[in-house]
Amino acid sequence: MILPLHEQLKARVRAVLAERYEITDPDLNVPVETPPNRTMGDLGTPVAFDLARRLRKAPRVIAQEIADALGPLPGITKVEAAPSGYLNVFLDRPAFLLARLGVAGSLPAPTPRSDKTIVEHTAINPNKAAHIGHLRNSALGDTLVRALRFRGSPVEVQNYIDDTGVQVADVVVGFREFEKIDLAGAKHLAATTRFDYYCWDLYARVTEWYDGDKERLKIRQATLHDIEHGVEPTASLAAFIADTVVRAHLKTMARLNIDYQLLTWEGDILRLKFWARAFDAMQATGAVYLQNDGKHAGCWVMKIDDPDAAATPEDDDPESREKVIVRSNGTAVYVAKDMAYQFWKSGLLGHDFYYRPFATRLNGEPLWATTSDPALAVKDHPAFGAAAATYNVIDVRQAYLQKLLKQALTAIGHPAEAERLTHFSYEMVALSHATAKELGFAPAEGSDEAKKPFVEVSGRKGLGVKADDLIDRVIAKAQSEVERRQPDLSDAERRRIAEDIGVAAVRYFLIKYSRTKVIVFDIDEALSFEGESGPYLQYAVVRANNIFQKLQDRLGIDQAAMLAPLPTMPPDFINGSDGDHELWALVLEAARLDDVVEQVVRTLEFAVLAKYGFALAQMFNAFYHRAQILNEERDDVRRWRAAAVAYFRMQLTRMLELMGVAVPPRM
RNA sequence: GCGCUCGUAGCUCAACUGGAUAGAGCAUCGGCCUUCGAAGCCGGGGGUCGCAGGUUCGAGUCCUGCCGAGCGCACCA
Repeated sequence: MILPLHEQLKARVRAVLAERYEITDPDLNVPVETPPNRTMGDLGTPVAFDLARRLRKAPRVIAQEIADALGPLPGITKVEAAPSGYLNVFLDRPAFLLARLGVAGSLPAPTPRSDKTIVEHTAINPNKAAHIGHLRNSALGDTLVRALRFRGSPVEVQNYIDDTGVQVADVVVGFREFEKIDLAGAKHLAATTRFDYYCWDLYARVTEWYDGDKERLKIRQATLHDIEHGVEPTASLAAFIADTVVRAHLKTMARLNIDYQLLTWEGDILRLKFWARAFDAMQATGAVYLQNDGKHAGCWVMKIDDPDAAATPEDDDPESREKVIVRSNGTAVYVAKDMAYQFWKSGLLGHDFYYRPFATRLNGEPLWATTSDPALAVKDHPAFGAAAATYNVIDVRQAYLQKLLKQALTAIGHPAEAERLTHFSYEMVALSHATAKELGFAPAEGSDEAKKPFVEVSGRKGLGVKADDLIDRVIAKAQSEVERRQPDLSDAERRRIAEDIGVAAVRYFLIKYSRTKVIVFDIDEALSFEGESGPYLQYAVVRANNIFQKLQDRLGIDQAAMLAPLPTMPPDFINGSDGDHELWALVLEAARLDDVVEQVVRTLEFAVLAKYGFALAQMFNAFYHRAQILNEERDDVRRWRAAAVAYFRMQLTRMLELMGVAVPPRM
């Protein structure tokens, strides 16, 4: 944990700039970085470069003047102006490490944050099994939740369930038209088959069927109408399908240690007339108005004030500057429901759901769901909604709609809330041609599809890798590796370990790419446990844990006993008096976790977290090979090394928790 | 047509809000299991950072133009 030191250094440098140069701009940045290596320093700032022109002095000279004026700082032993112009500082290494291990000294308590934050992620249409594209959303969303909590923010995780959309309607059509299955039949099916897999295939067949004769789309429209208006028996069948598939999704996500606090159902938003409330607010503030002329005559429209978001291909016509919100027949478009939902999230709707317990969370607490039925409502529930900040985790293809949401908030007079709404956007997952071929989805030679750099995943076509299939394959691979290496363990133990490894492999794979990059999914790459992979990180911690296990087994010494004498031992070894700073480098890198989490939350770039964990594990592995502990005879050296390893394993374990990954006892 | 994103080693990707010598994994070549676990470590080869200008003490990073790829732009959801 290094951020408190950053803050202290920044504050002191600012004070010096004010005293010595009378520079007090509040927005003057004092960036704190980590120099390339430990002989140059532990923290550094290029602040002198910014001031060079202003002060008409060389950066080197300015850095030196600041260094001279800084005075003594707690935890810092030396400040140095590098020839390059950087201002570098050196930390009190023994004090730094021992405080973080709780052996000696103390750390400042972190300042708690109080602003409630809602994170919405997953939101899979409840009409088929989850696939790898959905998994990217959930992995990013869940890691965001964990990162926010790590830094002390209270978070509410929601999963939006579109139970009244066309996708569910399509599967209902399949049940009726192809299978002649009613509600009782569907219940029987759910009890005897993989229901979400069954729906996966059925959905693809329905899509194909529509393509055969466009007249059939009328059946979809009628079905959708019946679902929205609660017309039986369609409504009950649709509700059963959605409920069953949602429960399957929850199971799939639970395998990856992903869960939620609240499921918000679109049907409840409809039945509780959230849109009517939102519409009132939008009319009252002039956010929407009735268009009398042109092609949007008779529609309620919202002005699009961002020229980036032109609504139609024809530019320069006035209609392209407005978005239809309510059609001329009086029905609201899709995004209208999202607006109502967003108003509720931001605490601006003045109306609430009823709530019912739906399932049990991973931690044993109830998972709540919204309901519109007072008979099902449970009074004693946590307060939901009305957050100070919102993150909507949803892929980049929805960027336009998310922009409209933000604009709607501004339009009803709440620019601050709009500012605190973040579209966490990420690119989609596609299949490599090799993997698509392996799955039997090779596009026809010479077709447009075949010329593309990748094959697009499509739930509509049933083209994709199902999440559970992927997880099964990864775990099976891990299982065979564990069986080879751990013959003395029981089957159950090996299974547990294989599951931990599988989760690590899948989750690491899903966050290691920048969110702006399309993941071209390749099955062999996802199944790799070598090099930059989740299991590599786990393996490093397992080895570190083993050292302490062996200390206990062979010598009867636990970690506390090993580290207790360090405050009175010579610090030469951690100080690198012999010119070797490898041990200290490992400690300092391990301490950067809070800095990395801060950066990750600021930029929503979780690849940075993944890379950090990997680099840290790499440093440890190198150290591990060079520096023995059990066989080291010099007592001080042995204990300093043990301290470094103790801190490393603590920090990398925490990093793995941030991506929902556990460390197995062996692997 | 307009907008957003991407283009870095043979392949897949990094490069912290413009900073110190552009780094990893895979692949390839060569070493290391009688020392805390080889899912590992050490080393070699491999780069006009798409192209051309510009801003800056400093550009892979910012600006402009061009080339190539992907996505989005409905009274669909």
